[in-house]
This record gives sequence, C-alpha cells and structure tokens, in this order.
Amino acid sequence: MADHLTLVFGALADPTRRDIVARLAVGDATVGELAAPYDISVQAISKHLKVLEGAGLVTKTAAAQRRTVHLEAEVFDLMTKWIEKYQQQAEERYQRLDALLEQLDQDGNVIPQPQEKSS
Amino acid sequence: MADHLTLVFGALADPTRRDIVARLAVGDATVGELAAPYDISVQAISKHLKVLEGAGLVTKTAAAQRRTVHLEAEVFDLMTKWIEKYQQQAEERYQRLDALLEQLDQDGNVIPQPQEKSS
DNA sequence: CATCTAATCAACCGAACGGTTGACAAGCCC
DNA sequence: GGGCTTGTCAACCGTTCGGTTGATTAGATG
Repeated sequence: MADHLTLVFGALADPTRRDIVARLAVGDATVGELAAPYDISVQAISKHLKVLEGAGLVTKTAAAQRRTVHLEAEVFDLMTKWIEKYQQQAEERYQRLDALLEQLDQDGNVIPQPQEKSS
Repeated sequence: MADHLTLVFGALADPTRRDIVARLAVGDATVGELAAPYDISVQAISKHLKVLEGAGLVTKTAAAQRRTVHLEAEVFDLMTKWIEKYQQQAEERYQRLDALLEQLDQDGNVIPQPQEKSS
C-alpha cells in the first residue's frame, strides 16, 4: 500500500472529495446527505468516501442503517508539516541567494550559477 | 483542464514527485541531475517534471541544451490556505460542540445530534 | 562536418481511477 | 413478515497514469 502522504494528497486531488471534506468541516453527515448535492450515483460517493477513509481523513460510524461520516482534521497536520518544510527550505535558500548577490554587488564580480554541483 | 488545486494535489500525490520537490527545495537542478538518483528512465522524470510544471510548482529555464528546474514555493500557499480553512472550521465546530455539551451538562438535558439538518 | 550529450516527443502497455448498473445486506416501519 | 430506505459489494467500461522503448531536436565539442 502507498504511504500516508500519497494517500492524503491523492484523496484531495479530486474536486468532489475536496467538496465532501468542505461539507464535513461544517458538521458530520450521512452518506445520503453527502451524495444529495451531486448528480452522480450514491455508489460513486460511497467510493469517494472509502478513498477519504483510507487516507484517514474521515471516519464512519454505523448507527442503524445510516452511516455517519466524520472529518478527522488532525491528518491535515501531516500535509501542513510536509509543505512547511519545503516552503521554509526554499525561503532560506532565497535568503542565502540574496546574501550572495549582495556580496557580489560589492566587488562587482558576476557568477551565473550560485549553487554548487553535487557529483 | 482541471482547477489549480486539483493539479497541485495531484502533482504531490506521487512519492517520486514529492521527492523531486524536496530535492529542488535545496536548490535548482537540471533534468539529468534530478533523474540520477532514480533507476527509472530520464523520460519518466521528464514526464513527472511536466506534471509539476503544469501545477505551477516548478519552472524550467533552457540554458544551452540543459534545462534548469526551479521550485516555485509560492504555490504551496494555495494548498496551505485550503487546508487551514477546513482545519479552522473543524476546530470551531469542536468548540461549538464543547460549549453545547457544557451547557447541556448544566441543565442535564441530552440532545443526540447537535448540528441542524439541511435538506 | 561528425558526433556526443541533454532533453523531449510519440507510441505503446498494464494498472489504477471515476463512473455506471445490478444485486445484496441491514434496519426501520406498516 | 413484507416492503421501504440506506448503504455496500461486484463487475464492467472508458480514461488517465506511470512507466517503457525508439526516434528526434538542439546545442556543445572533437
């Protein structure tokens, strides 16, 4: 099976599923309630929910024949952490580049590629 | 064509592409440099880069026959905003639920479903 | 000019995806 | 119990996806 981040990003790479997440952020809902706004079959929604469930974004609890779907917001932290990591790295890199360019400005020397080669 | 968020999430729903993003956060690289660590073909990496490019996560600049690939960190903001929106909504919902439960505790009345129906 | 290198384009392949329809399971309600 | 409601399971279908191989373009270099 794929790793968690792949499942989470994959789950949110679909507009319908993002829509469902948006709906669930307001409050829990049954499968039927979630399916109502769309003109695709209930089975298709059920599949979407299984993808969201597989990514840990959603949990289902069976009460009578109704399944209540609940959003698990904590999983978002996983994504946010991943994103912030590279956002931060990229920013640091820019700052290093800026510092370097500033330094170059002082002695007037021009180097086209500031980063070093690996290999 | 799909909307931007779909493209971004879709692009990051693949471990190899997330890996490439991680590599690019450290600094720009050529297609060949990006392909080196993997035992899949350069063509496959080229395809991955096209997906990342289509999502606006990456830009390519052609210098000689080498294409330098550059990470565009700003696109992450789009995702972060989307995520934070529902993270925040879900949290607010919990707080409302907590407040409600606390209130219920006081007069001892029990209501099973705190959110209202929309139909 | 000939050739080597770097990267893309194009066609193809199997697997996964998003959707459908049909059958079925599990509860409520008359 | 019989039937309605709610939801899932299973099989199928066309499209997309991640990968391959082969050919081709574009620039550096002998």
